[in-house]
Amino acid sequence: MTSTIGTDLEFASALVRMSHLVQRVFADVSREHDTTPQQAQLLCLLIGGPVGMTELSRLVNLEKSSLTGLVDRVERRGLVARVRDSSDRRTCRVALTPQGERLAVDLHDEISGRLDTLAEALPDGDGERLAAIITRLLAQE
Amino acid sequence: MTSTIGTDLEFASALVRMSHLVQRVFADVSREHDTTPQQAQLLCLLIGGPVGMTELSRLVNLEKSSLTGLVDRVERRGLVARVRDSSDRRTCRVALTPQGERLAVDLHDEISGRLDTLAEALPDGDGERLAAIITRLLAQE
DNA sequence: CAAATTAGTTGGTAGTACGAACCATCGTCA
DNA sequence: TGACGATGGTTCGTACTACCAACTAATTTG
Repeated sequence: MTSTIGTDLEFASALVRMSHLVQRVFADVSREHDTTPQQAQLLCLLIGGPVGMTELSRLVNLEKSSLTGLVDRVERRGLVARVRDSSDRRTCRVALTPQGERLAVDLHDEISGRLDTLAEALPDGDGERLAAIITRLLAQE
Repeated sequence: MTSTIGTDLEFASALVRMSHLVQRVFADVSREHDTTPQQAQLLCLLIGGPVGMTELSRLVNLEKSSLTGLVDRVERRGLVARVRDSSDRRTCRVALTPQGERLAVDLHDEISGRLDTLAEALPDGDGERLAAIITRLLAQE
């Protein structure tokens, strides 16, 4: 069928291994920047702008109580700050500090870079095709 | 430059979100079977047969010392056993117990099932195409 | 205004992960 | 044969991750 040396992985298996690969890139890059994958993920999510705790916990798929600790640790490192909102005094939006912003962008660029490098080695058009299919896949959510 | 036509995600972004999706499936299914994603991953890896600690640590991308603890916990639950080898008394191969085997297969089937379900909703041939591209991607390792 | 809801934190417990130091065994080679 | 380096795993100490139940404070609703 397809001209790979062996046989193609089954669909589920392919997805799992791919995920494993992405996780490893995350782990490697995080470590090189002296942080953890979880903290890196958090920082990258905040690049788009401050986010509230509840919304954040949905984005990273964590219980709110788990998130509190994660944000605590990242805040202790001076990478984010809890910004209180005057309109609703319960909420606090988590925002990157300048230092956190730099780190977040570095992490994001490095991770994207490594993944894109993988795409470059693919046959022409495969990268776009892959992204397109995944986009359709995620649309089912 | 990379003209992501319409709403297609960029390559790296697509991979990261895909990974996130897989992780969530793993987390959900693991929880439903009263275990953790890490332990589930370990169990599934052992379906093919017993594996030594060093080889295992390579497969799950963990330090050997971390793996010792993980195997300890899974062994305490009676799901695996450390089988000592007579030819080399240093090594121990980690093997599934009957109970562990059942759980491992259940986890594997359920996870594969959910991921395959996603594929079914895709346009014809997209699933195979995705698996094929990922297979090529992983071949670069 | 009281009751129900929402946003986030606290405290307790178990699990995850690392590095450095360590023990035992194996293979080698002098 | 016996010292020695390499290999396979474990132990220890530390920090982080993650959950649940219970909680406080502020908001919304009846």
